[in-house]
Amino acid sequence: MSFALRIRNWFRHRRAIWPPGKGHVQARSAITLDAIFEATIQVLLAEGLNRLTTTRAERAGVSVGAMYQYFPHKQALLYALNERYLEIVAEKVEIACRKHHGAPISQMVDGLVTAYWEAKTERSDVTRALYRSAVELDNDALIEAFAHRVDVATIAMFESASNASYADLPLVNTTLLAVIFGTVRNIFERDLPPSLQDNVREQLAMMCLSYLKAAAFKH
Amino acid sequence: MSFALRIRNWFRHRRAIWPPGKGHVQARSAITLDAIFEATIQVLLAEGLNRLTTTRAERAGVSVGAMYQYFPHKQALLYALNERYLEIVAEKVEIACRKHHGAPISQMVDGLVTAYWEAKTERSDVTRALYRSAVELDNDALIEAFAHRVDVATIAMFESASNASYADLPLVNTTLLAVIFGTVRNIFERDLPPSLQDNVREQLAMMCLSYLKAAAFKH
DNA sequence: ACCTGAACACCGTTCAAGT
DNA sequence: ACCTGAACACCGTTCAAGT
Repeated sequence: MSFALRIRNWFRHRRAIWPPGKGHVQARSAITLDAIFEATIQVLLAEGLNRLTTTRAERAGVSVGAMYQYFPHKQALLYALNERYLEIVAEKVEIACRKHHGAPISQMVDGLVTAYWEAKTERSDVTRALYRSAVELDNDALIEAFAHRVDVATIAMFESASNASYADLPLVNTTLLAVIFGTVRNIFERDLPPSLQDNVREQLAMMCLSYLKAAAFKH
Repeated sequence: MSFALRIRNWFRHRRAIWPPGKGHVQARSAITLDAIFEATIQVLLAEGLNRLTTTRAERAGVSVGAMYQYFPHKQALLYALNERYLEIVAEKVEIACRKHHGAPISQMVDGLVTAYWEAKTERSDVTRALYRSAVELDNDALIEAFAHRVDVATIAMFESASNASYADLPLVNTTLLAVIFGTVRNIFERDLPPSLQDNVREQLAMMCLSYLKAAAFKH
């Protein structure tokens, strides 16, 4: 059974034992959950992944027992944190894709790279911390789900392009996303000086565009 | 003080206390070191990063004390393992770069992508395990050293191109490497089906080439 | 000059008791 | 329906003793 599924079952199990309450009790659990996420990010940023401990969580105001009421183990917490974060990034990319529907491919590529880049750069400390917090088991499933969601959005966008079409759009699109996701991660990992980062980002957009032009049947 | 430097000092400190011996005694330490690396990779592949424990190392025939004679802490072991691995990859890329000296850029790009890809794919289980074992502190320095070494090799290669030259080769080259390194990692992370992997690899080479063509002053 | 493994501090996880 | 924190098992690291 997959990791994501095991966690989902664990939640279901908990709800079966304690069916959801109402009003302030319900609110309390949401508050605790937010507090856990908040404390986790704080510790992650200030101390790093291997100093993310129960002791430090307690110092940050979250008791051990409370944590284990929401997550079956530490990995599940990190998994949920990544899921939450990727959700936000995916949504921003989807919005950008919808915005450029029917546009020429040059605008699409630019919009896509910009949206993804900005979603990652907005809180670059969090982005870097989460890149490093990669869950051991089933991290693949998380990445896969994210990649698929973005894939659907960008395919729909490129299909609507006013000035190009493709013999094998799925392949072209998969390549394009692998390149964008991968390159952005690489830049974060290398911690290049900001001005160079911007230049590389610009070159990346140019590179994607020249690829899309080379691979297209032009209209 | 950087992590790499601290480790180097630690080694120096040890040698000061026990200056290097000769013959079979010297050989013994080399054998132990290899045994440690071997055991580490075995456990990493079989059990994963967070089950890489001293207990399991002992079961694999390496005593705790022996490990701490060679590495000041667990992170240092993983650091050394990554360093060793990147050393091999860098050398393969350098060889490929020398081989395509003076060739047309299409052959250069193809040779570069192929060399890097094959170096990573040769033991894809090890590659994936090491991607995940990223050291907390100073992993950047490791990646940076590797990137710089490859950078020097590829710049030298592209400068010798028979059919193109560039206004800003350092930027073009940095972009190209970020794209290749990043995309390959992304493909490993996503664990795409092998046939699709090959297709993406092919598209990647094509993409790099179309970028280099677009960015060049042609001869 | 190097290896062994018991000892210790700390971390992940559980669970009885509380509200 | 949710929270607390002491208790326990296990892991990273040290160090006295061995060869």
